[in-house]
Amino acid sequence: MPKMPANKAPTNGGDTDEKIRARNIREILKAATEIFSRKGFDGARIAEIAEASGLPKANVYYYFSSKEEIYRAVIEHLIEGWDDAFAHISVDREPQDAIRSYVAAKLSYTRRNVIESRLFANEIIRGAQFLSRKDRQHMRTVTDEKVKVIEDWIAAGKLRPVDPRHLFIMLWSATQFYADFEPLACDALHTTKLKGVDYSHAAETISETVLRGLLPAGQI
Amino acid sequence: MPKMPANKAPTNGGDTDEKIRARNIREILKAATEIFSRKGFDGARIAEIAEASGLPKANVYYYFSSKEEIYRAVIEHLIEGWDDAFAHISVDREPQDAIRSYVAAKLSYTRRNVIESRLFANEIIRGAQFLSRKDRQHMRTVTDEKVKVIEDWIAAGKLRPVDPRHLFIMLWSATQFYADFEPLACDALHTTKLKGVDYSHAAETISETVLRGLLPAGQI
DNA sequence: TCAAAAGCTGACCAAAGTGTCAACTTATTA
DNA sequence: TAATAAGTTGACACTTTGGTCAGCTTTTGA
Repeated sequence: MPKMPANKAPTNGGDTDEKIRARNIREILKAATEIFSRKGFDGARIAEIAEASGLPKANVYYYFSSKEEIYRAVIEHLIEGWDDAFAHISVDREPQDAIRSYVAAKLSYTRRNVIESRLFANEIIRGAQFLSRKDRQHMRTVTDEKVKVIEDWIAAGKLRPVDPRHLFIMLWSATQFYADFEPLACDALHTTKLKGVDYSHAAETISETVLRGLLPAGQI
Repeated sequence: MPKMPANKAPTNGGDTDEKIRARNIREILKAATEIFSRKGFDGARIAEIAEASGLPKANVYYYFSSKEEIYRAVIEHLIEGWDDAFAHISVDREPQDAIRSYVAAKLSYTRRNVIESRLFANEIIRGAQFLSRKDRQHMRTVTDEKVKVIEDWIAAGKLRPVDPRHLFIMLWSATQFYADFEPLACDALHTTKLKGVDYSHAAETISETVLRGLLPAGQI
């Protein structure tokens, strides 16, 4: 019963061996992400995931032994984008540029990954039960690191005093909002679908408002 | 088959008639809110709602004809708090006080109604399918009204130019965050449970940052 | 007091969903 | 090319769950 061997291709160096397995798993996870995001863990039906990935249900069970295993695998991918936007927050940059870049990057990521973003939000709302201890630790570490950067900026007089953690929550929640709460955002903005312009305005409003509040007087 | 008559007590003026019905319905909705909030629409089991409300399942079905009907009834209550915090935003107040009060009120409401807040978020993420047209229209109207207030303030020179709609999104998302994404917020704030202090700091950070960015130079 | 209305409930279904399996086909390797 | 491993799948077993119902008890009103 050769299920999910962790090793790569057995003997030859090619990818013919792994090709089928890799492609099917990829296809299953892609479909699963979409469906979990739309319906949540309980709402998602394996039959639907199977259909969406073009495989019969029994074949899905050939690669994953349970619904939970699929969900875990999907969730694991979600943290990957966490660091990217945060990378813009670094001591050697001017806070002004850094925060603008951060907001822009986060919004852009959010926009390009609406499905994942929503699934992530869903998972957190449900209590983050399937987020591994390691992943949560990682997020905490990265946040702590960036909190230090803000504190340094404040100490250097480049930023007015502010609680860095609540500041991050402000930025994170505002950028996250547009993807997760799209229907509400659309209602508020009098549109039927969020467009590039909306995201631009969002980025501008968020970074300008926050920056004008944080930079020493007359710096913007 | 006397199910859910809309009329009140039949003949006598007392409340003995309605007491049983009213109490049971209240108990069912209370339990349902809790469970829908934790598990989502699909994840919630009627048997569990029944147990949590201390009634046998069949009795729940005596009052509600389907799971969807219970969900709808629960969702209906959710909009009620929408206006309350917004009421603080009125032209005849100084923007400074108004926005501070708004943020404080919203956070306080959020804190006191974590379950409902989370359920509301869940519903929106899922596409707001069960939010009635009327409710959405109502939210839009209220928002529009408050957008006008902000615009008036800007025109009067009491506020720097800002897109009022994105501003509201900023405020709304930031305040909402603490309840909906509690696990994440806890991680970020290095605590295991959000306390009153955390909400105070949140309120202060949000309103001060935003206000310093929005008020004309030197007004704060 | 008594009939009708309201409320209650155990037992039961039909539908849907997760997960299994034995038999089959395709790919790999020596 | 033959034996073995990997991949495929229809059919099925088993469980859960939304929802029903017939008959019961309690409340109400005259």
